Amino acid sequence: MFSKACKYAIKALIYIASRSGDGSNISLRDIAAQIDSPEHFTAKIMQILSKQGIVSSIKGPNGGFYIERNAPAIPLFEVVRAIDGVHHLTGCGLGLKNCSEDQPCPIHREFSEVRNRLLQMLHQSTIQQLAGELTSGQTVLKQMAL
Amino acid sequence: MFSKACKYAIKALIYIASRSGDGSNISLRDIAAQIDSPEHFTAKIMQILSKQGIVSSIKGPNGGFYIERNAPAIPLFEVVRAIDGVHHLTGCGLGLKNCSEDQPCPIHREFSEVRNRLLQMLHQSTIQQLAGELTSGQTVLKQMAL
DNA sequence: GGAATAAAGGATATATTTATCTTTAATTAA
DNA sequence: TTAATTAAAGATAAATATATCCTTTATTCC
Ligand code: FES
Ligand code: FES
Repeated sequence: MFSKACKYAIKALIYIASRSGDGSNISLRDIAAQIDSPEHFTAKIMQILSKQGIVSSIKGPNGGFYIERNAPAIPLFEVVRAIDGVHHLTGCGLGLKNCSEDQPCPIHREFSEVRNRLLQMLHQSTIQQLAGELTSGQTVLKQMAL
Repeated sequence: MFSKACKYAIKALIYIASRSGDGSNISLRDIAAQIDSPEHFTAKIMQILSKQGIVSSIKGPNGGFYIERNAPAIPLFEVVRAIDGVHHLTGCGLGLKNCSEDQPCPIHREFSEVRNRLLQMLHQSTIQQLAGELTSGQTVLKQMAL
């Protein structure tokens, strides 16, 4: 559904949002440890998110990543778009050049219904809201051994 | 959503179902031409589908692939499972080892709702039904230039 | 200014997916 | 029986995604 890079991006942002806002910066090492991701690969992803203005960063000691507490809400859609692009969210499920009602592929009707649900969900859910649920302990970013 | 291999598989099967049943066999070359896919790569996919018993094949002149007209309906789910496996249809959207209500990831609630829709759609839609809509001209397997 | 810290950037390596090419086996028809 | 046809199988190549390593730049603290 989402690439690994995109999964890391979503988890990283939720973690950052849950921890920042009080002026503290979250280091890459901390992020990678908390979301259980390869540190250097995560760095690449953070660079993309940073360039796109989705997250802010500061270099040097006590530096790291942060999201302003009063920053506008970040819909999941923005994150997926930044990392995976929109084609797989809007394109034809069977790979036709254009998804259209005009020349629909065999699964167009059924698929587009599901896809619209997904898009709706990605637009409605925000990093900040999900971060809140993480903070309150309702959700987790990694699982302890069974 | 689906791998290219899986998209080719679905299109190939729908095409075969729409053309076979009268005892005729559909050649690989014909399939690749009709669904606009690389022939040799498509061959690999057909081999998997054949081994899994999802499609039948005959070698030699006039040989090719076919689906019995009175064969049991093939849900899309079977095809996706054969090619892409089930993990991406049942696993956690953020990549946690287990998707569970017990230790849910931040998007579990929202994601699992969408995922269930997708699963429902994959179980309900069958190759044969979609082949019928293709035959009646309601849908297409490739698009003509704009 | 110098040492330490942490992100940014570039280069490389590994794994996986997608695609192509060649050979083999089965079947048909002449 | 021979030639032609077609799927099966194996080997290789190309493209992409994932992961790691090394260097550079900005910042802080002493
Ligand atoms: S044309 Fe394939 S999903 Fe719309
Ligand atoms: S735990 Fe992540 S989708 Fe269920």
